[in-house]
Amino acid sequence: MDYLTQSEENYIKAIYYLQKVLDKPVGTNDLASRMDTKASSVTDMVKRLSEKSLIIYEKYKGCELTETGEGAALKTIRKHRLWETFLVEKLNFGWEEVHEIAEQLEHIQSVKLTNRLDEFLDFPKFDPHGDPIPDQNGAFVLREETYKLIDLEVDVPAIVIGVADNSASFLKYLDKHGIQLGITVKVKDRFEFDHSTEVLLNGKELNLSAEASSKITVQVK
Amino acid sequence: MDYLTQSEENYIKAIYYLQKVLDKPVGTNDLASRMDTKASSVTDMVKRLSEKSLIIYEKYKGCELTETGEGAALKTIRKHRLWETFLVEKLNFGWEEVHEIAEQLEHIQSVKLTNRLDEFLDFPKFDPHGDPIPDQNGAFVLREETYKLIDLEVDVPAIVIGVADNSASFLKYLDKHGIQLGITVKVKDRFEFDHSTEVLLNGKELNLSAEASSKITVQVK
DNA sequence: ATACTTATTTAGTTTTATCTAAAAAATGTC
DNA sequence: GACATTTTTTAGATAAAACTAAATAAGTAT
Ligand SMILES: [Mn+2]
Ligand SMILES: [Mn+2]
Ligand SMILES: [Mn+2]
Ligand SMILES: [Mn+2]
Repeated sequence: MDYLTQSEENYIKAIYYLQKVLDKPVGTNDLASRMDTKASSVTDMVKRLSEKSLIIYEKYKGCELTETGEGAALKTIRKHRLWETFLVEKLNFGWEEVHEIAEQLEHIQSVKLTNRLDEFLDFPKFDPHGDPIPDQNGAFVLREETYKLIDLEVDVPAIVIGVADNSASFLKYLDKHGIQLGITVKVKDRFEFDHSTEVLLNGKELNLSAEASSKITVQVK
Repeated sequence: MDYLTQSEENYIKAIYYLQKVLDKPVGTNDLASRMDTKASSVTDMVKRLSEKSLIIYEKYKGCELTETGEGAALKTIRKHRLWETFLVEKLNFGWEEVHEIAEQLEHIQSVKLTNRLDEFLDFPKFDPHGDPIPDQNGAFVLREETYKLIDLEVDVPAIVIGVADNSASFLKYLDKHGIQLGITVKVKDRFEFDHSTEVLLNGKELNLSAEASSKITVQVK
């Protein structure tokens, strides 16, 4: 398998993501909107990726990753999340700053560098946003008993273990309200009319919009 | 000043290097051989760089960096050398392995990352090959009383402070013979017929070819 | 089944960065 | 100063990655 361009790596990552969100072959328009590009550009690229056996693509039917393609996706995701961890753990960046920078660092090729970085960070299992970091073989931890905060039962204590949105605006919003990975939350009440949730955290009550509570992942203790 | 492509950054670095080696405007062929590309490609690129006011270029007369261009070169060199230092100091790479990887890392854009890395490494003044690391403003240490080992007077003790060739083959050769930055060397004898040098280091005598001794920088104590 | 709408592909351009081959300018030699 | 050699530029092509506009296929509704 030869070298992938940055653009190819980005497409592969997007297909990997959409594949598990949509749970069916990834359409050209899905990819176009995810990649913030035009459908015609996507068609060009999927032909190339298919040529390289990274995806199975059939005209008008969308595409899905091959084994090779999935391996490539996991390699890039591994690098992305290791770099994010490095930036937060070693260089004291905030979790809202690192995604952008990691979008560039994830394309550095050296496998030895990736593995040394992994070791330097003590083989972290999760990145600063709670997402699992694949190991050298692409294996990663799958968590059990997880819910979105919006679905958590009332009065059941749970721990915040992840965020489903890595945008700086959302993460800064969480910072402002003292929500970070590892804290314990309990739903006190839920309001019918706007689907907002009253949660208890750090002894304080806080009202979270449906928008926010649907993007916070928790695990029941 | 807008964003530079990786290719543009690489050309600017090459021009910076050649400018001080040649000490006159950099010719198209000089650049072509340094960049391992064709003269016609260079002509295209220097037109673009000139358009962006990074260099002064006149047809048939070669080019030289503007203030802006020199600033860009120093920014890239700073990143390159900081990353090399990181790889050696923190990830235990050998000095012969890091140049290649840094060739990629030097193109990561975040200024904040560069400065945080600098801080994380404790503001190093030199990289693993003894080359000075420019600070945020492009300023760097200039050393005095330095010679190439091939020019060092007999029986004058000196310290190895740099290498003029970053190739893995040369650096591995130095490793093999116990030559590293910081060690003390003394020239015992010099042979007319092949210009080789007999040096004393770590109590042992060693014969170095003209090739090798011309690539080792030393400073008289 | 026909017609409308949406999704996708095709065709034709653009930009960057490269190449080869040929032309033109600069330089060196007698 | 004319001729030969070297250096550099121009012209024309190619490949990757984008775009716009137009054509075609698929899906949906009546
Ligand atoms: Mn990220
Ligand atoms: Mn992440
Ligand atoms: Mn280097
Ligand atoms: Mn170096």
